[in-house]
Amino acid sequence: MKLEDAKKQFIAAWGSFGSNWGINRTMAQIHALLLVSHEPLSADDVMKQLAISRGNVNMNLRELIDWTLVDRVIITGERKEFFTAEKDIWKVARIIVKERKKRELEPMLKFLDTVIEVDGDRNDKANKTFTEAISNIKKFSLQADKTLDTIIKADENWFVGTLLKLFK
Amino acid sequence: MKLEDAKKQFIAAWGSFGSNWGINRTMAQIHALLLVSHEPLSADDVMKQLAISRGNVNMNLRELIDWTLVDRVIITGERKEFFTAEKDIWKVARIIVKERKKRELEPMLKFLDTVIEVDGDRNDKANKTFTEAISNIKKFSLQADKTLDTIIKADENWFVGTLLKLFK
DNA sequence: TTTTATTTTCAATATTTTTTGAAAGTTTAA
DNA sequence: TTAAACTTTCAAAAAATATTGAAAATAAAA
Repeated sequence: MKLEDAKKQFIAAWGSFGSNWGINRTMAQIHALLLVSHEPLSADDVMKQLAISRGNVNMNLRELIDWTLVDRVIITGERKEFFTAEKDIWKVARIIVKERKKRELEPMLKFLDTVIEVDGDRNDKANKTFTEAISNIKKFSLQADKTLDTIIKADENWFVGTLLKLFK
Repeated sequence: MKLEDAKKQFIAAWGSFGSNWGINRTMAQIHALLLVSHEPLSADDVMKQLAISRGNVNMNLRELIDWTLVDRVIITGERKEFFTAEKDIWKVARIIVKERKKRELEPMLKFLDTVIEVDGDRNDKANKTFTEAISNIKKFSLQADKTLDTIIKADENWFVGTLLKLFK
């Protein structure tokens, strides 16, 4: 396969993959493009290569920077800004885990506390079912929170080495 | 807080939470409703409690059954079908992991193989960046695939006991 | 059988999300 | 300063996704 075709296909695939992961299609495509580019790209480069508007590029690049998946790069002699993506896929995974934990799991944990105490008879069946469900979800979420923290802190070697030996 | 209010809030929260997880809002809300109901509900019950149409309830219940998050229940003397949700949150998590692995990770792995070989000079910088990116993603995905398999097979005790001790 | 209850389907509609592009804003160089 | 290069914003338009509801299909009861 030709490099350019392979790139295009990869960008399309990463785009639809990303949209399952809280990252919109264009954002994931820009990320993919930068992942497989050997040099930093400008907003104009991204516009041209993905055939999308300037506004769209700008918004999604900002979002990628916000997620810390993409960095601005200064190139001496150039007036434009350039952008480059984190290439280490383990780091990428850890960043995504971290961001999603912050955006989803942590708010959920806070919410569960507000809803765990309900009025009325503690032994009423309806009450009990609800309280138990919430408390189990809370336990699970706390567990997940801790585990994810460890994964976020871990480095590749730790993960492959220790965890995987255990899993085999 | 009153039980009914707490339920409503939980259903809303689970709905928006779920939509980050490849499960659409209504599907997640139906799941939430069944999670906190102490007895199986009929399609009419769900329609009334969530104020959504029959078609919508039917489609999303079918999808939940397809994910194996919800079961049909026969109640003797009743003509209608009733529905109940898996209450064990660890099982729920394992089911979701399993389904998403099947729907997302496995297709990605297949795809990566189709794109890993590119024509031309192996030492060309552009070629190298691309091939390395793909091969790193592949390594990572294989790793994730294995790890997720183990998690899917594991039971709660194994997870909390062995894995967590390790993580602490 | 026929009737009635219930479930399923799906075209039309509504809603949500994404994208565009031009105007406003900002930065740098002359 | 002013002008040119570049970035950001955001209302309007387009695209994608979810929902409705009534008709068709199916299943159970009479």
